[in-house]
Amino acid sequence: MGDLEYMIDPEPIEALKLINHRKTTHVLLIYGEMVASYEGRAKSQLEELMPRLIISKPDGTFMVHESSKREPRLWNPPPSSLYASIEQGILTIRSVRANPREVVIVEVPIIRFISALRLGTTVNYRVFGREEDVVNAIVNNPNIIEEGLQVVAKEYHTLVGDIDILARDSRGNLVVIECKRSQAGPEAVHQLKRYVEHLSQRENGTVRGILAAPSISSAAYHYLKLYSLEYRRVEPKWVV
Amino acid sequence: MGDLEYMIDPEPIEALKLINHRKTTHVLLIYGEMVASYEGRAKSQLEELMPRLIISKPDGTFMVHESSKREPRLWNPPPSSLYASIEQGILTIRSVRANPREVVIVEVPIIRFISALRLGTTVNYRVFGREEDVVNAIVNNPNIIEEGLQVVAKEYHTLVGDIDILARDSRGNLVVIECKRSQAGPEAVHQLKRYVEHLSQRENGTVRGILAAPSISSAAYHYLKLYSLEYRRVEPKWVV
DNA sequence: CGTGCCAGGTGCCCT
DNA sequence: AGGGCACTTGGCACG
Repeated sequence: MGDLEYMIDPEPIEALKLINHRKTTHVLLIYGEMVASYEGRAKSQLEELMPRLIISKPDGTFMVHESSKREPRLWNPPPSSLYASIEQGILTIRSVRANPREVVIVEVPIIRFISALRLGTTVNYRVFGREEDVVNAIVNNPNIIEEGLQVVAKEYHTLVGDIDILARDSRGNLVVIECKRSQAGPEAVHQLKRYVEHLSQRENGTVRGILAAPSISSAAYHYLKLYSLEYRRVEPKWVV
Repeated sequence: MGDLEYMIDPEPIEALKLINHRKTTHVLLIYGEMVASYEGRAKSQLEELMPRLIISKPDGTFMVHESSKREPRLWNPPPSSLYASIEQGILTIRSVRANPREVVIVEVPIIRFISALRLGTTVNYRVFGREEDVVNAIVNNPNIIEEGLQVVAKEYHTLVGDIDILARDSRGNLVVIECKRSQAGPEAVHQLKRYVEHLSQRENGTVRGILAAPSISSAAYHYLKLYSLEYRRVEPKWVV
């Protein structure tokens, strides 16, 4: 099983061979001292030579990690292409993304370790507790929000955006429900306000707006009251 | 220099020792067949045993990577704490985040490879071409936007949000400029509209709104025209 | 520490 | 392909 190849302190030419042989099938790990640069949507440079970790995936994912943070310091998202070469005796790796054009170049004068691994991919992966789950729970049981609520539509498309849930209350008023899986901020309230204003133009009678979220920030609550909108606490966990 | 330790097909107990010895100082790589679960803000599970790659950083970053995508399949952001143990002979790793409480548990019945690395951290890291750079470029040379424009304020704070740049045109009209470093979407237009409406309440005379971005989506442009706002193309590259 | 908001956001699904 | 939008968004600067 060629699912784990590695070299310690390899010669650049040996590392190069491994990279070119495995880059489209394996995940490559390269540990060594390196400098790097990025240019594309923005631009930055890692001029200081220091130990870093390169991770390259067969789908074109390319990352340069440092000792902290979840985010790579430099990267190219998939799909990107990997080109390795030896220039003046130094292993040089180029990751090129086509659209938008973005290039990451890494020079690795000191290669401490290189490895090629085979990783799997989980199929049918599912995260529970997303916004969609909250929406579905409310559609299945509108009483979570309010007694006597009748759902009219889900993902109702309007000119100013998509309304999560459109409903009518027991008195026949149109109700716009905007769902958030985590704390609602000002943007959520403004979103809701847009929907309500839009529907009010062609609806005779009150259009209510309800923000359904596990919590709401103080500023968001301020706007909410200002615009005469409503808030209902909905825990995504209740849904799962 | 203890900057690279590794073991191939280690016994669980040996892997455990390395983890506990190095988890607060080194980046740990663990390659093997594993199952995993996550519960916290949301919830998910990797029930199928397959080869994956664990990356743990000394700041508490914890990631489980699969063969594709830039994003880890499961993770805990820093700061989180790592606890390793052997349960029924199986290496078991727990990453616990305190606030919000989130737990990732990984069981690794087959450990193919484990390594402890020392990585560096770039100081004074700087990305060029951020929104702030665009704002500064306009402040330094308002003619980019329009002849005769006079900047009144940068980051002008209002009740409905922060205005990137407040200015007056050659005819004395107040001008709100909203900057984006990449393509502007509908939200940017609605943001701008809010600012203009807000300022119009206490300003006698026209308040203009200008969206400054490298491009604008079709829907956003539609709203822009609808609200009588303006668009100026500004390339972040011109700035760098 | 909460809150707000940008990001080289990334990823997903829709047209 | 391009747009619109959620995300366990992450990360940072600011009150």
